[in-house]
Amino acid sequence: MHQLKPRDAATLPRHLLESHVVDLIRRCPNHLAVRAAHARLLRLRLPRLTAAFALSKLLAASCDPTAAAASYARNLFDQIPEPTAFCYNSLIRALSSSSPAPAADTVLVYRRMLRARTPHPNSFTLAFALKACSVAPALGEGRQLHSQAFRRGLEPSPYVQTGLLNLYAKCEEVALARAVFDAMVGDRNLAAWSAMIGGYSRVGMVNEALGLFRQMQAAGVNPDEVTMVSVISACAKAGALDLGRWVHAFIDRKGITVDLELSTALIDMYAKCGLIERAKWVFDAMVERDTKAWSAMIVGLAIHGLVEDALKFFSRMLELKVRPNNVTFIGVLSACAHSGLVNEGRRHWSTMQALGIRPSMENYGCMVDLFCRSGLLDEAHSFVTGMAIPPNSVIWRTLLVASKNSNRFDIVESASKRLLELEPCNPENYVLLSNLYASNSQWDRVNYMRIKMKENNVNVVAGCSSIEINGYLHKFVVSDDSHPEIKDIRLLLREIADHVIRSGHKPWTAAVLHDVGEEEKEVALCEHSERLAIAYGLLKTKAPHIIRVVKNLRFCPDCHEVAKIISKSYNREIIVRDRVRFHRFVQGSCSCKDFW
DNA sequence: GTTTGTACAT
Repeated sequence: MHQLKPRDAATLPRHLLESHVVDLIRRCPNHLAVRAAHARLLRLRLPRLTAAFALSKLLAASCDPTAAAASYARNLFDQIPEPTAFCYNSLIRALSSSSPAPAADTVLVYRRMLRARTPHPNSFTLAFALKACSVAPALGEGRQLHSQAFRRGLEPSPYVQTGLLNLYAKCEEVALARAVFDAMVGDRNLAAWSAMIGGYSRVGMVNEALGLFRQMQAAGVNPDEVTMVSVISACAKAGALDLGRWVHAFIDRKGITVDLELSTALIDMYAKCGLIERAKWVFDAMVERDTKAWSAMIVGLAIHGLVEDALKFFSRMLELKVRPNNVTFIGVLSACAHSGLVNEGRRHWSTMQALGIRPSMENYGCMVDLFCRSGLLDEAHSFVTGMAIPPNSVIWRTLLVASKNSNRFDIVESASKRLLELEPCNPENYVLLSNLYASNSQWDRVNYMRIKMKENNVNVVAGCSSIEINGYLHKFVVSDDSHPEIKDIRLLLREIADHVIRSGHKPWTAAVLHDVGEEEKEVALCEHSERLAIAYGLLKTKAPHIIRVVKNLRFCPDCHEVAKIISKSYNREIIVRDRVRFHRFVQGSCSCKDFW
């Protein structure tokens, strides 16, 4: 096809002109190219109808994820005299990937379409608009669209259904997602299976995610690399190493492409399941590594307490000109915090500013943690009060816990006040403050907190630990009676208690909330979820099998001591992933060197 | 012109 001239625009028949336009726009790889094509089309002075056609094609080609692209798309749309459904759909699609508030903006366009009466929204409109609500994510707007889909009879479209499913999965509404998924019997496609598995994985319902993955295979649907990312990340969340290894072998066996995203998920999985060497191995095998891959690696090293490696990887990343972002610095700064490297942390904080990265709440959190763990309470406090954004509850809680541990009651006072202002109903705060009062034997205040909790109907997040035995995740909560083998576990706990006494360890009963007798406090400690899970591991496996436990909260200090004793008296290696990092117990000592 | 994916401070 020869280059189009303004002369052709006046002489060529419309269908030929249109095919020229299509050809020109098809070759646009990015937003700049779209603009260049637009400029060329303007110079051609196309006839009115062809010009409108060109605008709608440009609009469809314009979905670059930048704010500039969004306003460009709006501009194009406003120049189209009688926008077709295709035009509305293209605008919505462009906004969903590039607008700062995709859900709200999309709903506005959708309403505008309804007000215009014609054209009618179709399944494309709903699919694109739902996508915008999923990336936001915006449950309210999404539900409005769900009702629209129903009213307009567009619900049966597989694209609309997958869109709805994905919306609910992204909003962590697994029950709603599952309802859509269940209604899709017959036309569950790969995307639907993947979105549902991803939904379970996101909320940590690992057994459900893996169960659905098995069902998917039974249904004869072949998973792709996108599915596997969700399956692997479910294993990572749960710390389910054996399952993760099995899934990795499955990926190799099926010849599923291990691309950038899947490699990153594998690095994350091996790191979070305690095999940092294997994570490095996956990282080294990658042909291309982006910011997320580097960040996953650095964060992985950080949670293993391997600060030197983490910082080495970070320098290598900079040398290779891969741009770090906020998340990378979460890894770098938390590595410093977990090893007490205050000056190193300060240095990297400046590096971050020098690179023009505006600190996120999490980055501030890392610095506060860094100062707190090193006992620099005054520095932590002035850092918090000098933050460029208002500190959130996590920041105040970090400061509160640290100042409580260093008996800095001046800071305790102000931090707890701010914390309760920000989060009057968070159960975590009640527990924290109750513990604070309990450790000072202020039982009237403890009681007051307990009454407040009842009044506000606050339910405490229970400590929960899990251990994987034969491919199944066994979960324990504090004082859990529900496990079928609880009798044997209790017997073993008693035996452990004897070892603990013989080792000369005195239970740190201050960790127990209630104002009960010392003896009952000891019993309460013995029923902590991590201790139940470790005991169950001792019961069900033999040396040299490593006992691997994952806990949702931080390790109880007393249980940490007891784990050391168990590792020695039973000659077993125990690895516990708590909310913050890994603890590896060998022959009576822990890899965290008791620094936490 | 549709749909599914990864790193995140206590």
